[in-house]
Amino acid sequence: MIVVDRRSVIPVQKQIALQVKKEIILGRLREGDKLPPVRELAQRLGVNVNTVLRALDDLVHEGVLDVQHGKGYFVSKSEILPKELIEELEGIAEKLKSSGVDRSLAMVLLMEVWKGE
Amino acid sequence: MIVVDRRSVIPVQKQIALQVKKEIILGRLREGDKLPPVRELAQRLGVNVNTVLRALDDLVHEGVLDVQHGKGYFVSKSEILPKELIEELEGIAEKLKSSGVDRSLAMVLLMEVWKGE
DNA sequence: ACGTGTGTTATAATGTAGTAGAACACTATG
DNA sequence: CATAGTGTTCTACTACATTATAACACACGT
Repeated sequence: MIVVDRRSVIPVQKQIALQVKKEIILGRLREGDKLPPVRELAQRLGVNVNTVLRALDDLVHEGVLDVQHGKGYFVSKSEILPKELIEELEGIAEKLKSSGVDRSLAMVLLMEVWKGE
Repeated sequence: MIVVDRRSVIPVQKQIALQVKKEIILGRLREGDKLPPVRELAQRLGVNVNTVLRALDDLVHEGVLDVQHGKGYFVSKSEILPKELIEELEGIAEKLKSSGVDRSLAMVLLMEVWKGE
């Protein structure tokens, strides 16, 4: 499920791109799957077509999606994340919340711990 | 250590605010500690004074910092996160990286798993 | 050949983060 | 009272994400 948060500091364009990647890595979108038409996506998300377009173009450049003029956007490759990892992440999210850490602070902590790349 | 990433989609202003909170929650900045002068911070981070100012003002409104005109900004409250939680987070960060997940995708996964709030 | 569904491109307008520079105001010290 | 160190406010400017709107181009079934 793709949703954009208008209050977020993260540009809508980037949110869309990341969420599509997320759907793929979670196995909800699989190799060869066709994405909804850009106009439909735009309407569903309440954004302009151009915004959707730029988001998807980024993913094409990354090699995540394939685009065929007149046909649509397709998932070009998909690597699914192990379920255990997701569950582990859920566990730590709960613990962080219990410690009074909010969403954005949790992200900064994750960045802090990321190191490299 | 506070650093701003100019390439990030997250506004510098927000980055600074979040990083100060991070330093506090990690126990590197403690209750009553004085922050460096805004001009010094601005220079160190390579940003404008106004940007630092707006970041710190946000934290004052949140009750994280205290400001005294002519004196400086001070940490008003500090709750330190348990070390085990940080280590756990480091562990999962490693696993995600091994699975080919990059920083921003990791953040989206964390959001996906966050739910509520 | 046409129509419908799709992606593509272009341009102008708006809103907001960030910069730059300057002036102002409070605090402490001698 | 003077000075240095601090935070505060204001205005103008720039860069960029997003919107709005329209026209264009390709694919496919009839």
